[in-house]
Amino acid sequence: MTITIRDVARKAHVSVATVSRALSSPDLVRPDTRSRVLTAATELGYHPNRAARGLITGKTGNIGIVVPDLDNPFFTGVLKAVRARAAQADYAVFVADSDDDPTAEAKLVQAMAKQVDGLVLCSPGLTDEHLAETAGSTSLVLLNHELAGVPSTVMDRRGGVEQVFAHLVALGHRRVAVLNGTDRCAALDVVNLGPFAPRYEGGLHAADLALAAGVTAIVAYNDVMALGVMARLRDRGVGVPDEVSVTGFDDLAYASLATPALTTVGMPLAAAGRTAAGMLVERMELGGGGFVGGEAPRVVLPTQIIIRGSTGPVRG
Amino acid sequence: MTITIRDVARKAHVSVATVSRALSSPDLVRPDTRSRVLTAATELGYHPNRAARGLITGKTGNIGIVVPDLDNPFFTGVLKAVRARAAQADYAVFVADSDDDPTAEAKLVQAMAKQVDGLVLCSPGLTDEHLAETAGSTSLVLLNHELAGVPSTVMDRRGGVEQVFAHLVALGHRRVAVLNGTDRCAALDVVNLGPFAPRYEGGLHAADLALAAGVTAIVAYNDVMALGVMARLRDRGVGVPDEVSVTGFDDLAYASLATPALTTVGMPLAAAGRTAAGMLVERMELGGGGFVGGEAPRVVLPTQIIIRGSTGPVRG
DNA sequence: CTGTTAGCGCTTTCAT
DNA sequence: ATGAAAGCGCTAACAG
Repeated sequence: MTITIRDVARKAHVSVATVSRALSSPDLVRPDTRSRVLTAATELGYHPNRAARGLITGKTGNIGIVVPDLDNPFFTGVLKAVRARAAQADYAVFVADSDDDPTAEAKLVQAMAKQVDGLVLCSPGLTDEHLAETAGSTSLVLLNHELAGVPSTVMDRRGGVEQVFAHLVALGHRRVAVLNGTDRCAALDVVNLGPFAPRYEGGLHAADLALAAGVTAIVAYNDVMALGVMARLRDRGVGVPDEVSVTGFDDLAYASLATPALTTVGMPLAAAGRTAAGMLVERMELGGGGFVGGEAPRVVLPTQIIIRGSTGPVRG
Repeated sequence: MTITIRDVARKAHVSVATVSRALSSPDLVRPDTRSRVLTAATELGYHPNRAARGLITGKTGNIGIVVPDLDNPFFTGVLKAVRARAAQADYAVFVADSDDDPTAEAKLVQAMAKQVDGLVLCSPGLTDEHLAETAGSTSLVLLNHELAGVPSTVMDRRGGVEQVFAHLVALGHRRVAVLNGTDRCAALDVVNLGPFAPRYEGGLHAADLALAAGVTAIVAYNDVMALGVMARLRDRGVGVPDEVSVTGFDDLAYASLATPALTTVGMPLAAAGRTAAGMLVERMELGGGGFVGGEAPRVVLPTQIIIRGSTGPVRG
C-alpha cells in the first residue's frame, strides 16, 4: 500500500539509515550510493512521511496563520503571500479564522500550536499577556501589532495618512474631515469625526456630519466607508471631486472600479505576508534561541497613496 | 519539556494504555480510573501528539483545500465555510492556492495528499484522468466540477441564468445579450456574445457589442464584468436601467454598492463549503470503503437571483 | 477493566 | 561511508 523507507532500502540494497541520509544529508553518503538510492526512491514514488519525521525531529514542517476574517480581502491578501513564502521554504500552512472573537482566537492558537513550528497572527485580538505567553512556547510573528520581544510586521498606516494630507494640501484643501481618526497636520485644519462603523453604512452616516463641518475633503477610514461617503454625497447632489474630495484606505479591488475611481492608500498586503512568513521561517531555521541581533525584528512596511478621480483641486 | 502520555500515566498511577483508552475510548475504562486520568491530564496540561497518533492510526486529523486563487472572494467564501465545518469535526485545514496553474495544482495535491485524510478541490483545473487517479488514493470532494465516482458539490449556475431570464421576461424584455454564455430561452431572443475576459475590461469591451446587437438587457458572466458593462454604458450616456438593464453573477460585496445597485445571482458559497466539507468528513469517518448508497454523492446547490436597481422594465 | 508488548516510519547515535 | 539498533509518542492487539 503505502511505500516506506524500507522499500527503498531494499530496492537500493542499502540500509534504511543510508536512505535517510541520502535524502536529508546528501554529503554523508558516497555519490554513487546516493544516486542509487535516489533512483530507487523515484522509481517507487517514495515520499518520506512527515509525521514520522516530525516525531523524531520535533518539527512538523507546518506553519499556522490565524486571521480575524477569511472573508476580508485584506487578510486573504496577506494569507496568499504567507502561503507562497511558506511553500518556498517547504512549509505547508494551516489556516484558521477567529471571526473577530478573541476567545475563539485563543482556542485556535492553542490548538494549532501543537501541530506547527510557528504561527503568524494577523491583527491579533488577544491580550498582550496572552500573546507574550504564547510567544514563550511557539515561534510567533505578529502582523499589524507590536509587542516587546515578539517579531512583527506592520503596515505604515500613519505614513499613508500623511501622504493623503500632503496630497490634499497640494490641491489647495485647508479643512478636511478624518473619519475614525485622531490625526493632526500642521498645514491643515483637521476635523476628527467618529467613530463610525467601518462599513458602508458608516460612510453614509459620516458624510452628512462631514458636510456640516464645512470641509472640502473627507478622509475615510477605509475604502468601503469611502464608497458609502460617495454614495451619500451623490444622493445629496454634492459633486465628487468638484465640491468635495474623498479618499479611502486599503485599495481593495473595487476602489478603482468606483465612479469616480477612488483615491486611496495601497497597503502592502503581499509584502507584509511575505515578510511575516519570512521572519517566521528564519526564526524557525535558527532554532529556539534568541534573535540574530538580540532584538526581535520589527519591520514597518510603507504604504502608498494611489491617486485617482475622487480627489481634485479646491474650487477657486 | 514536552509532556507525554507517560507523564500522565505516572501521575495517575496507571499504564499508558489506560491513559490512551481513557482519552479515545472512554467506555473502555472504569469511570473512576478515567476521571483520575482526566484530572492528571488536565493538571499537566497534556494534549496528545497528533503526529504520533497519526503514525499508528494512519489518519492525520487534517483536511486540505486547494483553490485557484486566494485573492478571489468567491473561493475564500467557500474556504471560510469549509474551515468552519472541518473544525466542528475536529479537523484542521491546510490551504493551498494554485494560482490557476494546473501544473502547480497537481504538485500541491500530491504534496498535500501525504498529510491529510481528505481533500476539497475547488474548480479543479486538473484533467479528469488525473482527478480520478488522485481519487483512488485519497478521499476527494470536488467543488463545481463533476466526475463519475467522485463526490461533488456544485452551484447551480444554469438555474441562476434561468431566474435571470424569467425576471427579464417579466420586465418585458424580448432580446437580451448573454456574455460568455451558450444559453437559450424559449421566451427570449438571446444573443450569446464572447468569450470576453471575465474581468472589468471584458465588460467594457462587451458593452459596445451588446448595444450594437440591439438588446435591451445584458446578462454579464459575473459581477466584475457587469460593473465594466455599466461603466461603459454610463460613458456612452446610456441609462441603466432606463435604456438597458444589466445583471451580474456571484453577488460579491460590491454588487450592492454599485450605482445603480446590481441585480445579480447569489451563489451559495457558505453552503457549498459546508456541504463539501461535510461530505468529506462523512466519507472519512466511514473509512475507505464505497459510498453509502453505492453511488458517489452529488449535491447541486440552488442559486438565488437578487433583484436590485440595475434591472427595470423595458421602456414602452 | 487494565497492563505488557509490539510496532507506525523515520532519524540518529554508536559501532564498524 | 555504511549498518544495527534505539527510540520519538502513541495505539492496538493480546493477555490476564
